[in-house]
Amino acid sequence: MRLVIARCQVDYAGRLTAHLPMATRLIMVKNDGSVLVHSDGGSYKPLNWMSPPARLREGVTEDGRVEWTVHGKDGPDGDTLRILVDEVLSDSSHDLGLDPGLQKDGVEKHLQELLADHPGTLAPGLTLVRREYPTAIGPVDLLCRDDRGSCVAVEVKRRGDIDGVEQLTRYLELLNRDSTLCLNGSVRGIFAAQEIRPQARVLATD
Amino acid sequence: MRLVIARCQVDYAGRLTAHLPMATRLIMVKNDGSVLVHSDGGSYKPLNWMSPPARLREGVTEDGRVEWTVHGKDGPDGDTLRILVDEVLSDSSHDLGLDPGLQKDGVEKHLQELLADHPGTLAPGLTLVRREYPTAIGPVDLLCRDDRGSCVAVEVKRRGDIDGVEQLTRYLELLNRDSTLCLNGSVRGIFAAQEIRPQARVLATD
DNA sequence: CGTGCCAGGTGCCAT
DNA sequence: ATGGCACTTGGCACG
Repeated sequence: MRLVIARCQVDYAGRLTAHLPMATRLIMVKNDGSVLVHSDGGSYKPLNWMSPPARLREGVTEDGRVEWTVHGKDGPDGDTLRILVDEVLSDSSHDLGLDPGLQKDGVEKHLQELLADHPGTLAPGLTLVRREYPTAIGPVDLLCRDDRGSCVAVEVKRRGDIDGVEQLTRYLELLNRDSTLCLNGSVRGIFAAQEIRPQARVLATD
Repeated sequence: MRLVIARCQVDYAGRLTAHLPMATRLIMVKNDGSVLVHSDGGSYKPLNWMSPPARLREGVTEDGRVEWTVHGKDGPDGDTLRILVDEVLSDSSHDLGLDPGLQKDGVEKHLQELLADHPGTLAPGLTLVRREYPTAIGPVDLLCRDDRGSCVAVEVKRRGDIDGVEQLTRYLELLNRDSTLCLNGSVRGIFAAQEIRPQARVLATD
């Protein structure tokens, strides 16, 4: 990994065009060729960047100024990052080696497993039929059966949003066309989330 | 901005928990206290991070090892990043100053403006009623009227995807309940995108 | 300030 | 490869 602190001006041309006026910034060049331009604030997103695979070429403009050109996977025809380097304040390289990678826990999958083990917490008498029940338009998170034998589709979300309700609605529509599932009345839906936005709740009671 | 290259192990606890085994990485500490942990690959997203405002405290564990603790906006009760620093290979600070900021061009808004100026390109005889027409469930990108006086709702997307079609369907359903808009027949919908995915096309012809 | 929605989204896993 | 979908999504604009 190469770290460069430099006064620079950056221009990106690709799916959109973006321009950064001359200022002092950090330019990070990773081993896979990807380039990140960071300022001293904002969030984790760089001001400008080039995703891997990418290739950096150090050149000089007609009037003798240092210019770095970064091309994306499509080469010179695709996305291009043009960095006009006015003054280099620091330039260092470091061998980091491969990263063993990240281990996550507590995302939706985990929540889904928890609910799969205890479907009764969603509604009394609910039992699990199958997790990730496959349909033509994607898997239903949990397919259950209530105490009267009716099918219940459960959509699990960490954040309950409008599109989550729609996802569930989409499944319900499809499942209700499947006569083998509607034996004991129509398929109901349960929207399970850690946090449900009010708008989503409104739509859900439709 | 402070840049540290170090062998470290990172643990995040917040909305989820995440663990990074011991390895050599870049730790970027920005002026606003935010911390980014980068490996030498992947894309612009850090392996772990803490969003601003944040505060870093350099401490020592019981058994004498160096441990950095980063707390988020909620202080010690909120998100926490724990960095166990095994060996510092490089540690430098740089004054970058304020960044003048990014100028973008060519995203959806631009596309929407273009279509708003030339609604006729969507369908012959189409005229614009209003851009960002407000409804209870969000603004319709473009509300138009065709040559027969019927209302036409237009949803503009850079990439035509399933949820875009659903967004439009949602609007159409709502608009068709509004009798003042259905004077000359029901409200039609047009899905305008630079690129339309086949699945979305299938759903759209429903 | 919440709420909705876009993003050069990125990443993960399925067919 | 392509599609569907979550994400510590982040970020912005508007009511």
